[in-house]
Formats: sequence, structure tokens, C-alpha cells
Amino acid sequence: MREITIKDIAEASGVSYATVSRTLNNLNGVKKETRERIIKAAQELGYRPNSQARALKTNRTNTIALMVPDISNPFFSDIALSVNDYAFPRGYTTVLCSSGWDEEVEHRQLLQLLDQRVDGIIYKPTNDVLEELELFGTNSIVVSHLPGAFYDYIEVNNQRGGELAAAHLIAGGYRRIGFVGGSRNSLSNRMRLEGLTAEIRKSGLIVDETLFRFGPFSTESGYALTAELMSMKNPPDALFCGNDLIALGALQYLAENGIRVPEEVGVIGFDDIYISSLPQIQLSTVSVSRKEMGETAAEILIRKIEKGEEAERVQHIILEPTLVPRRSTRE
Amino acid sequence: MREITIKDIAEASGVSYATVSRTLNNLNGVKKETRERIIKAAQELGYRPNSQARALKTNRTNTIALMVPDISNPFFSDIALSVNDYAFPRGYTTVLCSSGWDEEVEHRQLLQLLDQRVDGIIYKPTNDVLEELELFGTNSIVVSHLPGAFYDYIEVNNQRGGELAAAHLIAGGYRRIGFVGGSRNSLSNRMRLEGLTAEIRKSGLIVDETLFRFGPFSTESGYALTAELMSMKNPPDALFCGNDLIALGALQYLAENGIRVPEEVGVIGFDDIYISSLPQIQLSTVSVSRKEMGETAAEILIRKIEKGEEAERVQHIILEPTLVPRRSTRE
DNA sequence: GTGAAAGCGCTAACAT
DNA sequence: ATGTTAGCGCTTTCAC
Repeated sequence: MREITIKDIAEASGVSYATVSRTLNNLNGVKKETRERIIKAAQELGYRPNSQARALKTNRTNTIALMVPDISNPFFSDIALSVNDYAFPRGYTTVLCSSGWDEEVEHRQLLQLLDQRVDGIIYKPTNDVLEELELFGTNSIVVSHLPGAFYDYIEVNNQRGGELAAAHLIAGGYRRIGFVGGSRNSLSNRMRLEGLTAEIRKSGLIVDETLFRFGPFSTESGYALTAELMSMKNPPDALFCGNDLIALGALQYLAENGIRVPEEVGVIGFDDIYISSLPQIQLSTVSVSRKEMGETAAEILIRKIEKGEEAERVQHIILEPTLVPRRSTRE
Repeated sequence: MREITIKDIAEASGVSYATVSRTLNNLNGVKKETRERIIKAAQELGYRPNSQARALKTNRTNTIALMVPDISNPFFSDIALSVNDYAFPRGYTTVLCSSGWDEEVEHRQLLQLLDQRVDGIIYKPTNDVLEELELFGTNSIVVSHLPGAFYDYIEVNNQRGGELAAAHLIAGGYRRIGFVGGSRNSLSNRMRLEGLTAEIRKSGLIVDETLFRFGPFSTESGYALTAELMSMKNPPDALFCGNDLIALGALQYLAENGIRVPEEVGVIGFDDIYISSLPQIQLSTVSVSRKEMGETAAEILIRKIEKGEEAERVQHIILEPTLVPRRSTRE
């Protein structure tokens, strides 16, 4: 079954294929009745445009890519949802890449996407290193992270999030605040910690760095690091966690060891994933709107693609997080 | 900044661009030293092949699509992960489409994917209607659902899952089993119910259809339907839920109303998403391996793409679910 | 072992 | 208002 091309339509409706192209692209300069005849023929033949051919000519593929470390992580799948929901109605299809937190894989995916000539990339790097960036500039991008100022990014105000968490814990009467952190390589993680320590200092309390731990952003790691912390001679009475998944692990350890939350130990997470809101969990957390993040990223990216050089200069979007007190912390 | 093409490489290394193409595609018939010279030039120039141009010629895009109703649903994001993890190392990039359970959107996405000439589609339909299928045949596909036999599909043995759940509940001493179902349009949902009723009958118990409810596959719906059921004059003493998200809603309603689980009411879900395994949740459920599902789907699809007509005939893969008893049911 | 040339399906000047 | 034509970057005969 051969593909139907505009040539077939041209033949069927007795015009040149340039006219068909004009009609299909809604360009002016085609007589109404010719246009109608062509449309009709196209429908009857079941014509479907070939995006590849068009892309070759126009240098636009109408695809954007979303690169995340792990699409099964609810934080990223929420972002994927909002990116898709924003981009599709605007004519863009989304290519998904999940690297499994593997920089090598991520790098190969990036090259692959470049070969595919995606119009732009929404890139959440596995590791916040700067070297990676050399690969860009080639393609319009929005990064959801990183410091530096020579490319667009959208990020949550992590430091502010850390401050909110600390202030909330301190107001609840907690005095020895531990940090069950995510990866050391994660800048957002570091900024969260920075906010935490800044706020602790501001309150006149002591910052005890022996209470700070780092690991993967996973429940398992949260469990293990909490075990370490709670086994100290002088354990913390509150835990600020790198994200909600980690906090879930912390809660699990505390429950299994009969340590009452929030009475004996307060726990606060980061992100506000769906799980945290469940009645059985009720995790206090710092909330970040994934919907806004994904949408804004897609919006900026698409504007860059369509406006090209005319687009605004480097954009740095900072989303403000909010505190969501629930049952894992004292008020 | 113009794109580097094989012509540039040809010029730089003093050969025709046909030779460059041969080299880059690892075809034989290129002298070793010429080959090396070309590779070197390509690297120095930073050449990246243009997939669109290649696709136009070869009729292969090396992309597959994954269409799901909601990528933020953990069931589907797990599948997305395994599809991506299987497909990428094999040279395929994954295009994601999330329809928001909207058939109209889904239909447009499908057309879009066809225009893009994706090599194949892994399609989890929003609604198990048969009419949708006319759109296929055009492209190699794997469907993760539906009855009928004229296309490939991979599905979990839902009926068996329903039986497992019922048998488990009955063994636990529950006698009035209700069904907090998903969508009426969902075939898998219906099959789960069918398994449930079959097993109830087999055990000599009465099937009471007034205890069966249907709604969206969401926590909210689970909550609302459970409220309805528990307000009956003669409420059920066990709830088989259409999926885990629904079960979460059921648990929530029961907890809020002081109904003890599993003592007064047993609850069992379906899917075994991550949340269900959390210590605070401990939802008994029927487990389905998303990893196996996604991988197998991708594997079959890619085999079809690469073998073409030689590929096996219509494939029906049925995955067997397993029972995971946890704390929401009596043993 | 390498080159010349056709053409994949389409868009966009440039003609008419 | 419509037709002619030249590519976009690549693969692939067919020559030599």
C-alpha cells in the first residue's frame, strides 16, 4: 500500500502539486472552488502529510523533547503530563527520554535528540554539572535547573523552600534539625540545605552539620539515612528531607522503631507529590507546582522556537514554593 | 551557523558524498584509510546525521510512540519507563502522548503520530471500543488491551486477577463482597468483575449486584463509591477495587468513618503501584508487572518493525497477575 | 573502491 | 490563480 502524496492529490484534482501544497497549508492565492476540490480529493484518498519531508524543507519538526532522570518518579511524570498537555494543542509532539540517573545514557539521548532535530528540549539534568552545557546552543532549550546565567532555566526557589521548612520546624518547637538529603551533586538539594541552615542561624539556633546526610532521592535512601541519624548519641528531633520520597523512607524508619511523629520527631519533605497528601501519610512538605513548572517550561520553549531571535533574552524563572503543614510536624 | 552535511565531509576529505554515506552507515566497499579519513573529518566538523532526511529515504524514523490516558498515573509512568528503557538502547526514541482520558484528543494524537511516521505505536486506549481500530493497520502496533483477535495485544489476565482477589477475600472470611469499579467502558475492569463473580459463585456464595459500582479510576471516585456502598442498609464486608488508586479512596473513606480495616471491612486493589507497598498503606492487591508489560510490548513492536512481514502472526500476550496479601485484608 | 545521479515528499521562489 | 522548478540531506542503484 503506497503512501498517498500531494502528487496523487494533484493528479486526482487536476492541478499542479504546488497548488495542493498551498491549499493544505492554508496559504492564500487559491480559488475557493479549486481549494474545495483539492480538500475533497485529499480526504477521499486518505491523505496524511509526511512530517519528515516537511521538516527537511522547513527545518522544523514540531517536536520537543523532555529529558528527565526517571519518568516513573511522580515529580517528573507530573511534569511530563503538563508539558504534554501544553505542547500538544499547540502542535508539538513530545519526545520522552528517561535516563535512569545515568549521565552516559543521558548524553547519548541528547545526541539522539539532536539528530532527530527536535525543535527544542526541556532538560532536567541528572547531575547539575556545568560541562554538560556545551552540548547546547545548537538547539533551543529550557533547563529546569542549574546556576549560571547564559541559558534559560526555570527553577523553584529551593533556598526559600529550605527556609520555609526550617521556620516551620522551629515554630513547632523542634531544636535539633537534621537533613536527610538527596544527592550531593544536586544543586537544588544543596540550595534547600542552604535555606535550612540560613534560617536556623537566623533563629539563633546552632547548626550541627553532623546531622546532615546525602544520598539518592529515594525512599530506601531516606530509610537508611534516617536510621543512621537516629542511631546517634544525640539524634535530631526533626528531619528536613531532600524530597518527599526520602521523607517517606524516614517516616517508615521512625514508625518501625516506635518513634512518634510528630511528637518525638518532626518530618518535612519537599515537592508535595500525590502520595504525601494521602490521609494515611499526611506528610508536611514544601510544595512545588509541577503543573506550573511544566507549562511554563513548555511555554517559554515554544515561544523561543517560534519567535527565534526575537524572543526575549535569557530567561530565569523562579517559582515560589509554599509550605503545606500536615500531620508529620507540630504546628 | 549552517548545519554540517555529508557534503561538507565529502569536500573536507576529498571524496564523493556517496562514499561518506557508505562509511557512516558501515557499509562495506570503502577502503580502510579512506574510511578513517572520513570519520576523522566528520568528527572534526562535528557532523550529526539528519534523521529527517534519512527517514525520507528509508521510510524509517526510529521512533515509536507510547499512547496512554494519563502519564501521571503511576501505572502508566511505570510502563513509560520500561518502554523507554527497552527501546532506547535499541535505537528507538519514544514519543509520548497522554490523552487525559479524552477520546477526541487521543484521536488527534494518533493522527499526529501517523503524520510523524512513527515506526510503531504502543497504544493503551482510553476507551476499549472497537471502532478506534480502523485507524490502524497503517502502522505496526501493539495494543495493551481489548478483545478481538485481528491485531496484537498484550494484556494482563484480568479475569484471573478477579478470581485471585475473590478467593483471597473469601478465604479471609468475608461474605458480602462489593466492587468499587473503574469505568464501565473499561474491558479490563469488566473482566476483573467477571473473575470476581465467577469465583464468588464457585464458592457457593451469593452474587449481589447491588454491591457493584463503577466510576473513574481515581481515588476520588473510590472514596465516593465507597461512601455509597457503606451507606446501604446492608453494606458489604469486603471491597474489591478496580485499581489501587480507587482502593486508596476506599481506605480513606473507611478510615474517616471509623470502620476498621481489615477487621470490619477488607479491601483489595489491583495493579500494585508503589504507593500500595508503603508501610502506612499496606494495601492488599493483585499485582501486575508493568516492567514486563512495557518491555514485552516494546520488544514485540520492535520485532514487528524490523522483521516486517516475516514477523509472527497476530500475537496475544497474556500476563499472569499474582496476589499480594498485605494488611488491608484478613488472611 | 569510488563517483554520478536519481529521488524520497514536501515547500517556496519564480514564472506565467 | 496556478504551474514550474529547485532543492532540503540523505540512501542507493548503476556506472566506471
